[in-house]
Amino acid sequence: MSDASEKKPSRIQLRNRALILEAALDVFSVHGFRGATLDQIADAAGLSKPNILYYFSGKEEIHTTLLNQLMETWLDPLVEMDADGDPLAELLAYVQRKLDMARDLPRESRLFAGEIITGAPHMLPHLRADLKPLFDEKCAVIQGWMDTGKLAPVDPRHLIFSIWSTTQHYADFAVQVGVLMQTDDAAPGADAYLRALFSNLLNPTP
Amino acid sequence: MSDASEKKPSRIQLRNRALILEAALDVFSVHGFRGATLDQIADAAGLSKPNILYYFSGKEEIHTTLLNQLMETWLDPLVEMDADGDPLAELLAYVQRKLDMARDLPRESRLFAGEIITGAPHMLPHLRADLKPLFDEKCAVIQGWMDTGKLAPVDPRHLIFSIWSTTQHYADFAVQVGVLMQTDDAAPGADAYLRALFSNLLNPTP
DNA sequence: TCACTTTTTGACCAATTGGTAAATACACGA
DNA sequence: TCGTGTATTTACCAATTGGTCAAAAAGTGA
Repeated sequence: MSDASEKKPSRIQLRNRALILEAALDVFSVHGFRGATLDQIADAAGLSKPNILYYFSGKEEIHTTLLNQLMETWLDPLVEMDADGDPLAELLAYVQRKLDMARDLPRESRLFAGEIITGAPHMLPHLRADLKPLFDEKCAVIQGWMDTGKLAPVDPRHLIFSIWSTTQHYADFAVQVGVLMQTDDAAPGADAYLRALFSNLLNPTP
Repeated sequence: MSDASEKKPSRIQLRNRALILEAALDVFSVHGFRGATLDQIADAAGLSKPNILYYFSGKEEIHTTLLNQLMETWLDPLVEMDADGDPLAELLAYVQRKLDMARDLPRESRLFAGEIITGAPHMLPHLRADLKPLFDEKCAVIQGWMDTGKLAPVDPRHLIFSIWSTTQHYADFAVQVGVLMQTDDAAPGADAYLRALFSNLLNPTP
């Protein structure tokens, strides 16, 4: 009663909320918000549907919780790009981090992709409030690098788009990549290829 | 009675089937198969739901019809890549065709992306039967170009992946691109950027 | 104009969906 | 061990969904 909001979540609460979010990530990342059902999530979590609604007020709250958690993780690799580091090394390291993320968190990547494809109904505010300022800031950093001749001059915005698209492709289109590569793990080749792609582009003295 | 199958579609049939497919493309490309409803499609087409089921046997048939039509269009730019042309020019022209397609057919791009993200339940056979052989053939062509020293040597498979991802990004993530570029049309910059990206990579004598 | 076919509609299902309410089972500190 | 708040289940809605069917309403050719 000392606090109007919830006091402290019990062990069971913690475990079950995590269970639900984990299951929901599985389901939402494949079927999208509208295509996913509470029954699917309940099954995947090993809980009953009403029990899920005991922990979350509804389907929407589960989805937005997931999206909010994701936003931090998603922006992090770009945040870490250091304006004071070596330009080419910083950018290549950023590519590597994004590629690692596509490998380690493919469901998150697909959840994000699905949300954007459907017009980002739950994420537009986030994009404007969080992503846009960060994007502008890092574009300015890259532009600065180019202005001092440390990188070949290209449009920083399209550069970032191409980093996002090439890396996330391995998560979002994993099925297609799997069919075409026959081997399950496209990882090693992608690494080397993307490093070549972006260092050839950005090297100031070709 | 001369033919057991349908004879010739009437003017009305032709018009309404086109109307339905057009509406369905709008709806499916945004909400995916499971997220889309027949009512939405009916509304968008300006027809009643039972009337739609008069022209198509069900939701699934509309979707697969759309996907089948798409497959041709989708593969076409790659088909046109000519083994006897100038390697670099052929590849850059391919990039340009894909970029034009992302601009002219964004709904088709999103429909395809959505289908792949959800695990390609309706397209896996197509991918294996149509895309895979074409992909292998063109990879061999590119590898041949590289072997004769006319292109810098990189993995042709990842090269194609990166062409697909960078170009389709402008269709699939249009909302995000719009937020970040503030201008509606990212076209001109993307053109020049991608040309630089791929010619720097592929030029045999940097 | 009139018979005949094609197209469209309105009324209706059965299944699925997100969500609720009340009763029940459980955990756990006193 | 007992009582109390926490978890969970059972039994339900009401709305939406994909789809059916028979009747009505256009078209269409003679």
